[in-house]
Amino acid sequence: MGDERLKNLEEKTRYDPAEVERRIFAEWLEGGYFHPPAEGAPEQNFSVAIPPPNVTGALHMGHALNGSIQDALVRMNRMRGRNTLWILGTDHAGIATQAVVERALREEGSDRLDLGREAFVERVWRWKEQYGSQIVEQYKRLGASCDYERERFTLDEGYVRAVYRVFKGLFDRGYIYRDNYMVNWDPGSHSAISDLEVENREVEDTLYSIDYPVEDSDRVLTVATVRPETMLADTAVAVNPDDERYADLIGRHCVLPLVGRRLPVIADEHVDPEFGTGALKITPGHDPNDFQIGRRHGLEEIVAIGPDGRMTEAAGERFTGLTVAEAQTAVVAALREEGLISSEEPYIHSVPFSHRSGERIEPLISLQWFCRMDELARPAIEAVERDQVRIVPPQWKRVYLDWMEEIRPWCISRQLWWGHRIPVWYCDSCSETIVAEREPSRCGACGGELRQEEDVLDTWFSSAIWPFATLGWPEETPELAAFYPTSFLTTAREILFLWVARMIMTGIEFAGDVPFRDVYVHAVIQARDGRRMSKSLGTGIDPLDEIDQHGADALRFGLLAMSSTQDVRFSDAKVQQGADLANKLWNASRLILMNVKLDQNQADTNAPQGQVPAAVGGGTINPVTIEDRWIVSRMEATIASVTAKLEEYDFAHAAQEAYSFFWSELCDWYLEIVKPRLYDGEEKVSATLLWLLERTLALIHPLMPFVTEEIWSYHPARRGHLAVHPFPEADDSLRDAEAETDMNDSIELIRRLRAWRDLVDIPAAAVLPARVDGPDLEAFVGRLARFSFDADGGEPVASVGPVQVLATGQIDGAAVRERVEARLVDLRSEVARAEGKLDNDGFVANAPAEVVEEERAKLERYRRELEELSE
RNA sequence: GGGCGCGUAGCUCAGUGGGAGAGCGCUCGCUUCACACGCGAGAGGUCGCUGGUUCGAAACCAGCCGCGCCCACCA
Repeated sequence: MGDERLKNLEEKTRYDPAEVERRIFAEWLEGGYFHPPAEGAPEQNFSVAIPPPNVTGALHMGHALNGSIQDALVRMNRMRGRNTLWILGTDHAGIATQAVVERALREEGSDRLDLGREAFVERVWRWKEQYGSQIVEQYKRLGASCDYERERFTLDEGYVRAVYRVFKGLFDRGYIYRDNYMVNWDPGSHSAISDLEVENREVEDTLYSIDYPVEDSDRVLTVATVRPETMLADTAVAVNPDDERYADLIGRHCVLPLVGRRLPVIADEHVDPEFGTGALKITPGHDPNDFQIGRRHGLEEIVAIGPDGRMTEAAGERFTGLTVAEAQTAVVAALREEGLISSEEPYIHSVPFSHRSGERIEPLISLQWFCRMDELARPAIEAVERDQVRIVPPQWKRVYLDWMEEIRPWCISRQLWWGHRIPVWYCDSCSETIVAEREPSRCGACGGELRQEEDVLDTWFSSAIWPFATLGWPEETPELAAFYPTSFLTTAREILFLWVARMIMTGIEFAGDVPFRDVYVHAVIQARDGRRMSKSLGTGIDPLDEIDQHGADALRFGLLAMSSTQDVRFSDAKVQQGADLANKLWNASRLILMNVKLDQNQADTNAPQGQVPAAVGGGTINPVTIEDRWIVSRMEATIASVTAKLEEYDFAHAAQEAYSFFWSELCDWYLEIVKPRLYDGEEKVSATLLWLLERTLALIHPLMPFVTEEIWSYHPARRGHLAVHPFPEADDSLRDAEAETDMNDSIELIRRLRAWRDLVDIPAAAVLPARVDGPDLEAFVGRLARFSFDADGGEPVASVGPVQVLATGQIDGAAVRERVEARLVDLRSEVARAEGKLDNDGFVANAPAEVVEEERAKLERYRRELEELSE
């Protein structure tokens, strides 16, 4: 070790992540470790496609958790020597990005219509080059070992080709079609959106009851509505066919107030006779239910509300041009004047809102492109049923299947400019429609001019092909051959349908296989108070702030440790625990690295690259002392357990177990026990410590890559970066049950001795004379508990297990008696409990033999101690 | 309306048939030559409620109370 490095080690008593992280990350990039060759087969390789963040996005806590999970598995598999690719890129995010640029234009006093489509799109590209993809840099702060040389974008040239290929493929198979149909119109983004982008919220409205006079009669039909303005587009009144009250009216007509239109009274099962008066106004143009009823009965579809949210001419002269809200006020006023409103009541119901813009959805009939999903869904259902795609935790499998079985057509067109313009061309001369992957020059039928469809595709249409489009599909690239299907996907459950299900469908249909083997649905990290983390609520916690304050390793450890199958609140304590762990790793390593003494020949031996040296210099570990046998055994047990936890996506327990092995067993016990041997320059313990350090650093590296890499740079066995060092494999031959039992006994005794001292108020530094009754104890027992066991003479004043404490002036007799009394009370109650249990015939007869045996042994132990103390 | 999940120490969460756990916080004692972001010792819980199954229930079953999320076209 160079003098300067040694000096650094000696002087830095605190680990400083800020100083280390950027430097280490640059080293990894320079090493090219994250950029694998496109070689080998997907079964042997390991690959992950990152859920592409929006170009407009900034790293939020969901990304940070998702990234920590992926990086843990990616790093573990890379260390295992698998050819590992973590592909990243960004999503063009149609609505969100267009909105950002439109806002900028507004600030300049302009808008997209001023610019025109071409100039606007160019402007968005410029914005993207300048401000987009900052999130990619933020992933680097987290330490994410993505292949930054293979970054993709859903609108890059190759990707657009893939999207068009898929569109045409689906069109040719008859799945994609154009239809005049009711859609969710988002007045905020001036576009149709899909069912999945709609969220229902509880809203209090007024429920108006309106009397519709029956033609040639003095009767009225009273209908109820929360949207009286839609009456202007009513084309029928419906009643339940079995409703006797209205049986005679079916086939007759009402007269629509304010308008005068004749409305047929029709019978439809959908109407609930129990609700209100049992009569329902039908507005096929502006209500999804009424639309269905209208189509069943061949009703006229009147459009009284336009895409701009204003009343059309069809609403009648008095209302044309009013906004929906103004029209509602006007209609209610007019009806009141005519005395046709029979009641008004507050009414709480759920109303659809746009997930994108937050505005209330306006159901409208419009000409849109749809994709039929049922046939695509069938093999995707089977793949999950048969666990070709395994969803964990398993309850999400049912959720996925239920949704897929009820799947409905997907509205894929959006009235935006930013996105994949739909690859359809219309010929105005001969009304031919051409679907093509590349722009055709002229109409094939008549040679006329062609005009491309104005609409773009839903953003999720392009995301749906992410796992194979990013690998170069439809070209037969080496990447596709080496890395598809990918190994696993991790995601929040909110995009299970929006994204995951669609990837499975397109993967099977176009890439010939499922896109990933496992889907891990991770928890949602909530704000500290249990509310949803959101920018608008002001409840967001910025992962970059956390990294600045505590380091990326601390945040990663904290997020993994707080992750769970259920949603959890963000825990500052867990992040702090990670920061403390990083510091403890640094300091325990300092202790080892500054004090080890190595045989020069051993230290210089070249360990073979690509395999874990069983000890420094490639020798074997041959632990002899009880503490060495114990810690080595515990090390291997921990490696086996942590590895298994990571493989089954149980990150919280993996982190917890690695933490407690290192902190409690390695630091609190083993290091304290072997300090004298280490300071003495014993080579054997040096070798063992370096071996333990190497295995511990490698085991923790996938969770906390920076601090472990930094420490590794000081390790004498280092031949290259830890990021590509072999991941430890548990060696069962080093497990040692006897040593574990013996050490547990010693530890237990030390604890009891310390507790005894504390309770009888012995000064912390005092060494007490004692005698041991029975076989010799391990030497470290006396040292760690501060007892001297070789004392001659002196009267025993108390006994703790086999240790008889001898009288000295420091011991307060009264305190000892008090302590003994307290212990006697405990023991009597334990004995009573055990006796009660063993006296229960049912217990002895039915409980497993070893449980009964254990209980007998306990009773025996307690009775013996009780006797000793009572003497 | 249907589905999923949660209610365990002051806080955040583990535990899922055999004597209640972790981290943080709290109390007491330690400037012990890796670390005070540390070391040692403690206090603290009728495991939401009520019934049931069992020799034995925090865990399994039923009901109830409270909370959250997802799906669903009842005006």
